[in-house]
Amino acid sequence: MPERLEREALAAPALEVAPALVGQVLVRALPGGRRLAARIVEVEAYEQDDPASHAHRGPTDRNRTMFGPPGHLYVYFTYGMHWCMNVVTGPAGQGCAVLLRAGEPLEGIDEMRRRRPGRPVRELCAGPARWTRAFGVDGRLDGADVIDGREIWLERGPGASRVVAAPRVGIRRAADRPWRFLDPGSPALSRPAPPLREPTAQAARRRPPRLGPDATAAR
DNA sequence: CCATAGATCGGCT
DNA sequence: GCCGATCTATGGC
Repeated sequence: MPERLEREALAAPALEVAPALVGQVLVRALPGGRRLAARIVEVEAYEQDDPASHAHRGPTDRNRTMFGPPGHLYVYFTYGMHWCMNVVTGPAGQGCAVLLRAGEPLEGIDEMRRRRPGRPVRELCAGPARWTRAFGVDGRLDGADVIDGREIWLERGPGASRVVAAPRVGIRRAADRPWRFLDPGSPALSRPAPPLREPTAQAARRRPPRLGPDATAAR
């Protein structure tokens, strides 16, 4: 029997919930009943006291859902054409959330591919806006309950053999915070896995630390 | 493979 | 008016 996640698991800071969501499963029941599912392989944490977060300047009409109770979907529109989805975390009133950036398609692949003819399976949900498109998620699902809801919800998944941290993508403020979490073994990431943050002794020998700025970034 | 430009519009300064 | 928690097409190597 598929087991849904519990709301308490999301009632913690986004920074804590984010790595735990990697390896869980997002399920979508389309209007008409078809079921889509993907294993979460890449997410980003956004805290309230976080210059990169929509919640940073307090509640507005757009970000209202972020300030509500945990376990709901915060969906926003950007770049004039894309939808992105987050899972709201933390206590009500807090304004923190986890952006769902990439997933590995598990069920309903034909239905996803119908929306993206000619795409390899690993690319169908590899990117926050690709994923909402594949799953038929838009602003109408803003605020949906991902614990007890019937349109989209979270189930216990197989987990991930590893979860690594990396800088978040596409932001300017607080760009140095390594608040993106991903399964480096997944073929469905939104971009290739970054270099390991803690290099092996062998790698350290090959590329010794330098004095002064190091241009190498984990991307 | 990589880099760059263009799309396209709501939210906020 | 500016600019995004992005993606795709295109053109170069």
